Amino acid sequence: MQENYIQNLNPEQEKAVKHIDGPSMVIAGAGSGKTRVLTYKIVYLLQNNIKPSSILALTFTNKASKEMQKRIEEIVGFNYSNNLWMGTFHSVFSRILRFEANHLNYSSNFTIYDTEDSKSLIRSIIKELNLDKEIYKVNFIRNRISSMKNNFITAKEYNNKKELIEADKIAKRIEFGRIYNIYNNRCMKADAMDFDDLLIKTYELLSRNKDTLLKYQEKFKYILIDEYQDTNNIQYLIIKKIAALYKNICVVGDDAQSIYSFRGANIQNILNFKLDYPEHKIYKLEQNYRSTSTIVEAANSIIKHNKKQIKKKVWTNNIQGEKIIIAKTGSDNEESRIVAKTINDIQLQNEARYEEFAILYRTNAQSRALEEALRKRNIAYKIYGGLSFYQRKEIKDLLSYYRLTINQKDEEALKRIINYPARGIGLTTIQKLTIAANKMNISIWEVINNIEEIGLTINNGTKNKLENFVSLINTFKEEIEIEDAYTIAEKIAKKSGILSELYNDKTNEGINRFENIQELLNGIKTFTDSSEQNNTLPEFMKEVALLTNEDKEDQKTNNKVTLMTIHSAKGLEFPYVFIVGLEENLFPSLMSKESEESMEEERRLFYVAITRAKKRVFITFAASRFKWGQIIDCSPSRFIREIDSNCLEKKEMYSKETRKPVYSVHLKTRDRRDKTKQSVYQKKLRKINNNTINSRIDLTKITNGIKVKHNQFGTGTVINIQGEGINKKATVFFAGVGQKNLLLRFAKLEIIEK
DNA sequence: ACCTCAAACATTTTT
DNA sequence: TGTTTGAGGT
Repeated sequence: MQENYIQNLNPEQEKAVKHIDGPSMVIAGAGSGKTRVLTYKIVYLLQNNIKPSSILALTFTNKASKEMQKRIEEIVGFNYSNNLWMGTFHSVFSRILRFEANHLNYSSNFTIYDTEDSKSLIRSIIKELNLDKEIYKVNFIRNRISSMKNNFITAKEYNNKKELIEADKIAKRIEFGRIYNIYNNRCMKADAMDFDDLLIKTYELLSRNKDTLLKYQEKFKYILIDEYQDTNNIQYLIIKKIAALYKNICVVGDDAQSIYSFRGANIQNILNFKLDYPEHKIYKLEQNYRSTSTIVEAANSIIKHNKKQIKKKVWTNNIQGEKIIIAKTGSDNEESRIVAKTINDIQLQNEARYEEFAILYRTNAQSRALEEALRKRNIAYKIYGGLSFYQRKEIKDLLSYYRLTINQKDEEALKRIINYPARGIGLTTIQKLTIAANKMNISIWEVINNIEEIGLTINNGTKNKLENFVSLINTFKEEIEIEDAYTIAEKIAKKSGILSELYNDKTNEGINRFENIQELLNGIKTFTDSSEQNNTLPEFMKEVALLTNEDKEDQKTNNKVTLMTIHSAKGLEFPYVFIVGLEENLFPSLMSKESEESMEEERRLFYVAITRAKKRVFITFAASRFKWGQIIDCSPSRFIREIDSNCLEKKEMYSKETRKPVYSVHLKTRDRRDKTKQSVYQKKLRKINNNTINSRIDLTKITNGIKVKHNQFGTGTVINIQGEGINKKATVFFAGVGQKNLLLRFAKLEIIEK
């Protein structure tokens, strides 16, 4: 074990590291060595003879936890680092839930439904109930269920909350409560949990079983939490419970980098921390070691525009560096070409490697033009986010075979593969099976196994096909606990017919899919070889649902330009950073204009983007941009004006090429669409561009206590008014949504009663 | 039961 | 623009 690592710390960092007894909070500005403090703190604990297994360290992404584990391992060795309880909230809690499954009416091999599975289940429920899918939109229903769960409103409680039912009534979604209830029952029946369940069920487990709670309170004597500003309400409550005994809890975060409120993250948790642990100590890390002083100053000048923030002054001793370049370009394609050219130039002049560059954008859809421009210049790049490897169709298909073999109740897996590859079991048959399963409250698998007893009318041919399918899965089942993961995984890939189905598809996509399957099998092989005792397929599958693209490191060549959303860039750093698409309605996003709060979150997002850079920042915006096959005129983002002009150098960059006219094959349909119904987006856009005053209602009529209706949040009560004239703002409490600050000139509020 | 094509849909961010 | 879904034909 190395002893001298503490020398690498400044006095404040050292104090934070050595504070191990009692609660502490580290407010860490961007680039101030936050990860270093966390890492060394864990090392320090281990050196003070704390057992690794009694340290719980929670991170925001798997990647962050892996990185930290690696750094700790380098200092203390694998035997110590391996026994730490380190990971994301979801992965650590799923471990606990599997261990304690018997307390919850779940088996320890329960399935984790990802977002796709949840949506597919909701889609079936809506269909079974014969509801109008225009009113009951799958995405909306899933989001609403998720937000209910994150606010601790069970399906039962929903039925007691008049405001919620009222809100759904107004939106003509009277059956929401029923869908919510059925959804929960179906998950339970399938021995499956969705992402939110992993948190909720953990909380339930700890609330209902005193012994279990005590066990984990005793176990986790030391708790550390990274990115605390992005924890949500349930996560906060679970941690509060576990930490209640020893109160050795250390949270690390930066309120200026809170960018996940759409997922329920709550900055309030930072304030609550002070109230919950009055004996706490706060350490502020304000020296930035990452960026040039120009970048630090620019970042400070932006975040200054936010009203809500904890006071701190980030500063640096680093050199001034070069100014931030802001480039105005003609179109999105031109923007991409200029970014690619600039990367090329810098790479040649400064002998920089491609891996030193990152291109950051607000939405995933922006990557397409950039990819094209990079490809044209033969610049190697890797792209994060978008469709995850594990979400690809062929991967999910094969994984569904594994899932069903492990858990026959897994309805979504069964539906996915019962007729893939095609074996002549059609929709009609599946419908009959589903109806019977719902009626008798058993799984589809059980129905198939008891067709005779149930008395279903299915012809003998189909019956035969069903029997073959069942015995196929049963043969896999016999071996899955005995064989190692790779052996059985490969066997299933072959015998299910997936491998040959894809092998025979000689189209480009087919070849690609075949290769992806090979890659998955290779991954399983690595898993099998690296873990000698617990190397069964069920063990492998426990991790898979929580993995994302970022966890699948591409080992081939690492010298590539990185493309990602700003959200996924959190916690990373690059010498050269390009931030593209700085246009009103894109960044800040159109959706964020309804309230001051979401506008401030967009601004924090911009702050995060700039502070990723070590040496240089390039910002670009375009005068026009392709969106849904149409060209949209854009104006520069307000954030550009907010940067201190001393840090900036402005450029206009037009290449000679103008946009080629686009001739559409589907001219007819587009014509009609343009004339008849304008897209919602267009309408919104026009509204914001044209009017500065909300014309629908008289703003003076909105006062304290008045009831209003909002088309997204439902009904709510005005609890506070600020400002005057066109800057008048209202704080409104919406049932089931919470408090929102709305700028009245934008928010389309209707007055319901006085 | 399966295949094909045109219409409809979608764009905020993700464990 | 690119992807998904559903109707209608075989």
